Formats: sequence, structure tokens, C-alpha cells
Amino acid sequence: MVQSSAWASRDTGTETPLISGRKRRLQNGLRRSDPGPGQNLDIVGLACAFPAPFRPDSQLRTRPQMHPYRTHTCAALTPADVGNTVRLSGWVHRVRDHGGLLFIDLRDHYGLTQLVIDPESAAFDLSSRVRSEWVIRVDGEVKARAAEAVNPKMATGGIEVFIRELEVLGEAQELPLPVFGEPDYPEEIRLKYRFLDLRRETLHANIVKRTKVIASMRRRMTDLGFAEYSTPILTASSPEGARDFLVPSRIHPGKFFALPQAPQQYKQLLMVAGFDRYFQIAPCFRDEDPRADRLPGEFYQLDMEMSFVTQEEIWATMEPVISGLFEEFSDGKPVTKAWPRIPHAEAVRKYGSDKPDLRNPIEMQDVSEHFRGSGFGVFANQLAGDDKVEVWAIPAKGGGGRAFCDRMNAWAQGEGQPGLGYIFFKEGAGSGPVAKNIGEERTAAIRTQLGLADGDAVFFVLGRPEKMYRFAGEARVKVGLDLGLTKLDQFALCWIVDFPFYEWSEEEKRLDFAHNPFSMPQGGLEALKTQDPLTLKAYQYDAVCNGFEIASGSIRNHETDTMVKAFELVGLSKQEVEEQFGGLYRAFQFGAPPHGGMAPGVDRIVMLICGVQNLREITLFPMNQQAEDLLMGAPLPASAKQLRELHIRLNVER
RNA sequence: GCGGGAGUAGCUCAGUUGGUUAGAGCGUCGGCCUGUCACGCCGAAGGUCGCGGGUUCGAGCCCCGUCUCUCGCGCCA
Repeated sequence: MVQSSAWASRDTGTETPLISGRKRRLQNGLRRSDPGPGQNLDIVGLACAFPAPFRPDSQLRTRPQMHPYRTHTCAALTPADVGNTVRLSGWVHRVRDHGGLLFIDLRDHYGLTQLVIDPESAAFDLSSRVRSEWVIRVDGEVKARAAEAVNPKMATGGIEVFIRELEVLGEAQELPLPVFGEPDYPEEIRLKYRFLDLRRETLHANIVKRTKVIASMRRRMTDLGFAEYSTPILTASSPEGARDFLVPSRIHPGKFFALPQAPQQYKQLLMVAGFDRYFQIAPCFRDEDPRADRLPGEFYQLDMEMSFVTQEEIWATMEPVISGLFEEFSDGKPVTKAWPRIPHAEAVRKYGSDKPDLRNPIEMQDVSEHFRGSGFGVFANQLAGDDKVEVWAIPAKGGGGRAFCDRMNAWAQGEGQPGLGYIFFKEGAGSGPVAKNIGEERTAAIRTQLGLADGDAVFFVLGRPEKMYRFAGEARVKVGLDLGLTKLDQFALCWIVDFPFYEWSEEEKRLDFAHNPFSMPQGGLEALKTQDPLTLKAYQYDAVCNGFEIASGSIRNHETDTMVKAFELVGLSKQEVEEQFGGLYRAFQFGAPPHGGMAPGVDRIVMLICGVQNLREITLFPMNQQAEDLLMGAPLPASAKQLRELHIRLNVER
């Protein structure tokens, strides 16, 4: 029934002499329209036709006949080639059949070339039968287009190739997913037919860009004296962090390898082993639920580590690498050069987020004092009743109209908030219910503190900071976007530094590591012994771009005493630390250098560079949201024999 | 696991207050067409309105349940 396809169905029941003729040609002719390849074609234009790795002319120089597939790519021909006979191969991108005249856009990795054919050519009948995405080879003459036929939108729009001969190298059935025009198509079909999806111009270009970004990362790191070391994929389960992917050991019944969530411990061991400057485009595996910006299963990090460094040196090393990447691939959009270094606590207060979008100029301020004891009962009472409650102000330049303020208030209610208090300023005074309640003097004081003018507004969020900062941050983002204050076409980078070392785990009613158990607490062992753990900072930092966390890193804790104490506070004994971090713990007893590093997320950086909202737009063969590979059919059941060898008996529910 | 949104032709979607034979564009197939490049014109095929139940004289539309997709929360040190 595969053969029922294209040819058979088109030829049935149309017995005319012409068709018989076509049929005859098609039966042999499907392979080739006229003379054999390379019989009577000149070898032309080869010197510049191909990028070096693809250049076929080494063969052509030693053999008298033409390359079997092509003399040029589909992006190579220009008016300088007019008059030459060339050979092209590629996919039929689009056919425009005018009856007596036929245009085919031929596509390959490099570009598009318009082919044209009329009944004078022996290949005409066959040409009129090709369909989208067939792979063909054509021979023909390069012709200049008439002035009015030049297509300035095409790189090769000044020329076209008049076909003399056509060979079908690969037919295509009716497409489950159109390539031309890239219409929206369901995710499931795109993933199942990913090889077609990847032919589409946008995705194809994104993937090419991704590989260039990665090549640039390697070059930049290598130029800085970093060397790339590979680390194991089959390794030990890490006791902290995400859920592991497990791989059963055949040789050791009942024991399992884990795929690395990151090469974290290996890179620290490399530092102990004296390698100093390590990097790796490292595959990382975590068995967690996906998000639009988080692939299920596996992703890549530009993992790096250095010895004998302060965190300032790591920032100074990586800032130009990351800024340089964005500059290289961002088509001229502005990129932050000197990154602001914002303490975590300050980021939360000013931006309501530990990954602030600094394209948005709004900075929030504490205005609690102006409401304390004021006539605005809702705020005054809560401030009086709980000394941890604060009022934060979100200044909104240009938002000074009742319509906008009401819209924000309605939005806040839609977000599950009681509302969003506001004042807007006009004719030298503050307006709105809040202003009426607190009076002119306090209104003026708020205005002065925030530097607001007529035509501006300010919104108020009330609560304990740890409960309300996230909503305040969302309101800040919305004000910035809705008022056009956020200038989108740029890459705004910063460091968020001084993360807390511990946090309180409400579920487990105990201290837990806020970020990375391997990072060094500021103040070291002494601070661990003497300070309130919840006030401890870590030498721990994130790199943030446009509101996305694009990297995370730290100065590591390389002292066994400090490590034991740090874990003791989250409830792990010395013995448990030795067991769970055996390799690293042992290594630190034999001369460990101070070291630190970070790991920028390759996928997220490429996503930002390509300006897409979803990681599947920059990944070759992603899994779907259910962590299935629809193209390869993974995961699949294992055979009884495989399971037996692995000493595994299934216990599948349902 | 939880919440929001979606589910009508191969695809993207429209479908009024519940009322005759469920439509459009794109795609596919057939016919015509010698300068297109989103070619154009004519025609055809293509539907379990996600699935199940209910209300009703009558359900794509209302109600209940369920499944799938998607975005988010939990989770991701």
C-alpha cells in the first residue's frame, strides 16, 4: 500500500497516448529524465561553489565526469554563473505549475534556488510530477532573470536554473507535516515527524545557531586557558537534589548506577586532582516534570570550575564569555557589559524576584512608614498588628490614569489578591481612594520618596515580605510591560549574589540548604558555629538574563570540618556525610585547593538568543511533556531476557 | 499530585439565544493556465463536533463524569 502512493494513484484510469508516454518515461524515467548524469556537462564554477568540507571538486579534478549529485549548493549561484551548466540536488520546497511553465524552488541546507522548465526540455513531463519534499537532482543552465522577475527576497533571486535533466533521488509520501510556510502544527505530529519539522527554516536555523553558540562557548573557554574534560555518564546516585535516572547493574544484582544530575562532584575532584581550569559542555539528567523552559530528562550546561579563586575572579572570567556570546549572536541588540552585582536580599526587595528582569527599570521601595497610623485602615491595622508586615511601592511612571489603575486592580483580583492599592498624580495632587484616606501630607511624602510627577501612579502591596514579594514582583513586571517601560530588545545581565546558605523547610520542620550544599558559607566554620543559621550567606551566585536564571555557581566548601558542620545543621551525621559523599569527602582530606565555578545553562542561553519561548524550538530531538520520545518510541518495555539478566521483576500497577 | 486554558475536516479556526443539510482558510486530489516566487482560476474528496452519560420535542452549544493536549504550581540543591 506504500506503492499505492503518489505514482500509482495518479496514473490510474487515464489511458491517453500522452499519459502512456509519460508512464513509460516514469517507469524508467522516475530515476532519470534524459541522458545519463555527467555525459555532456561542463565542469564549471566549482572553486567557490561549496564550503570547504563539502567541496566535491577533489573528485572532479581526478575524474573526468561530473560529481553525481551537485556542483553547487542551493545558495551558491549568482549572476556571475550565468551561462554555466550546473548540477544541483535538494528537496522540492515549492512547486508553481503554470501549465506550460513550471517553477520549482529547490532547497538544501544552504538555501533556495529557483528552477524553471518549459516543454522544450526533455525533463518537462517528469518535472511536472514532482511534489513537495521529494529529493531530486537536476542539471541545467544558469540564466539571468529578467529585471522584473528578479526576487530581491531570495539570496539567489537574480538567477534561475533552466532544467535540462531531472532525476528523482527520493520520493515523499503525502506529508504529515508541511515544511513550506511553517504553519502551526500540533506538538505530537512535529515530534513524531521531527525530521520533517527540522527541515523547516526557523527550526533549522535555530539548531544551526545552537551549534554555533556551543562552538563559540568552546572557543571562548579554550582561549581563556580552560580545557575540556569528559566525565562519566554512569555514576553514583547523588543524595541531594533532583530525582535520579537509575540504570540497573547486571553484574551487581540489586545495585544501580545513576545518570549525573550534573558533573558537580567530578569537577570538584578534578580541582583536587590539580587540573585547575576545567570546562565541559556537559549533559545533565534529572527525572523531574518539565516546564516550557525546562526539558524533561536531559539538558546541557557549560560546566566550569577553577582553583585558587575568589568569586569575584569567577565573575570577571565569565562575564565577558557570556556577554560575548549574546553580542556575537544577538544581531546588534544591546548587551550588558559590566554586570550589576545585586545581593539576593536586595533583589527580592527591589524587584520581587531572585531572577529580576532588568530590562524593566522599575525599582520597588518600602513605604511602610507613610501608612503606619494613617487613615487607610486596612494597611494601618495590619502594620500595627504584625511588625513584620511591610508596604512596598511600585512606582509606575506614565501610569497616572484611573483606567490603568483600575485595570491593574482587576488584574490583581484575578491573581487571587484582595486588590491593588494605588495613587495616581494629576494637577499637583494625588488621586484615588488611598490618597483620600491617608491625606495630602502622606501622599506628598510618598510622591517625594519615589520621585513621581503628574501623570505617574504608584501601586502598593502589603504583607510579610516572604509571603508577598513574589506577587509584588509580578505586578512590577506587568506595570513595566503594560506601560512600555520595559525595553524588550536587549539582553540585561546581572549577578545575584550572597544567597542565603540555609532556609527553613516548613514540610520537614528543619533547616535545609537553600541552594547548594557544596557551597562555602560566608564566615566559614566559625560562622556556622556562632551565627543564626538563617542569617548565614553563602558564596553562592546566579547569573540572570531578562528574568531567566541562566547560570548558578559558588565557591565550594573544600574543608571537611566545615562540610561536616554544615551537614550537621540539616540533620546529617558525620558518618552519613562520609557515606553519601564518599569520594569528595575522601578527596578533601588529601590536600584540596580552594575552588569554585558555575554552570551556565546552554539550552536557556540559546533560547534567549533565538528569542523563542519553548526549549523544543532549539532542541534537535526533544521528548514530549510526558517524557516520551515520539520519534524513537522511547521509553520501551524491556524483554524478559533483559530483565532476567538485570535481576529485575516488574511490579507495574494497574 | 493540584490549578487555569483548550479539544469541531489532515492542519488553523468560525459556528449567534439550544432549532433546517455543521462552515471558512490552508493542505490534498483532479482540470485549466508561459513569468511565478504565499502564483491564479474551476471542481472534488474529506466530520463519531475528544469519549461516556444526562436534561430537552430537539444538543457542536446546557449539566455531570472522563480522557488527551497545553501553560503554571508542587518538584527542579
